[in-house]
Amino acid sequence: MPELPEVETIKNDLAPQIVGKTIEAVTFPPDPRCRILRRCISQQEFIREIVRTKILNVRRRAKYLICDLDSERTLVMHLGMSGQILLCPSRSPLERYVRAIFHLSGNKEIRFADPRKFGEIFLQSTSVPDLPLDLDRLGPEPLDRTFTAKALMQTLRSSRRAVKAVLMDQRAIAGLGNIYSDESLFLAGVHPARKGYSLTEDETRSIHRAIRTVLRSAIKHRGTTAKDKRYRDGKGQSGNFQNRLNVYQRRSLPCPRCGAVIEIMPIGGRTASFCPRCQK
DNA sequence: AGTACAGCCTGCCTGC
DNA sequence: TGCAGGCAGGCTGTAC
Repeated sequence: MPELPEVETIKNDLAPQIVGKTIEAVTFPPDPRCRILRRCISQQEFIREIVRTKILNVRRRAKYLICDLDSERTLVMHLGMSGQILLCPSRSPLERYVRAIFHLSGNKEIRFADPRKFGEIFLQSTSVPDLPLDLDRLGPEPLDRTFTAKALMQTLRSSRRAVKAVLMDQRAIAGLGNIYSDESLFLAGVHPARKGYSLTEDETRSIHRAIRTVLRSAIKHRGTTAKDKRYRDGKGQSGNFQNRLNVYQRRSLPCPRCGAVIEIMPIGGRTASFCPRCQK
């Protein structure tokens, strides 16, 4: 499941290949239950808006991949649970689960493949964000200067929720999902079920530091290709961070630090993995 | 207002 | 071997 480090890796791989290219056409393989454009726009309308625009820049915000175009619209993609972005030569054999194809100048195609259909593509006004639940509602980027220990402390202190649920809330911090919230809390030595308001200043500082350490390391190792083997970087390769996971998907295995058995528990509708001895 | 949870979706794993 | 059922979890909308 692509979180911040995976989307960052895809962005870095993709940008040099597609910046400056023109979107010559967009096609959607037939699918009666296609939901990839679910924000009140038809495929025809989408195509009309985007065809013959040029990709000026590729960015990431939280888990969103954003293409700035030379028009009034910005192209935004979210990979959901199982989305992949494939850069392919034109007319090469189509992979399974391709939901949208952007035909670029220079005989290249961006293919958006997504078996589970949680992914989404939409256009946003470049000048005025037009939808209520959009990118402007996201919390700070955890690797930005604006994300300080003090800011995190304020967020956590005012919350009655489990700290893991807060870390996964995109309005609190942008870009963390199940993998990196688990790994950050392990590194910080904090139990995922602890209530936000119960955390000490030192614990909050540890969490802040751990988030940044874990994310930087995951980007350096090109993201996590977990057990479902679905994530691929912008070159079609697996990531490497799965070899460095301490707790995520390591239920019943020994903690790499103390040897205790890794446990799981449901938190915020997700499965939290943690070491019962290292995380207090 | 803040929090919790169902729903969307399909491949894969487990147990019978 | 085959099938049913549960699990995985991104985000949104709704209910409390």
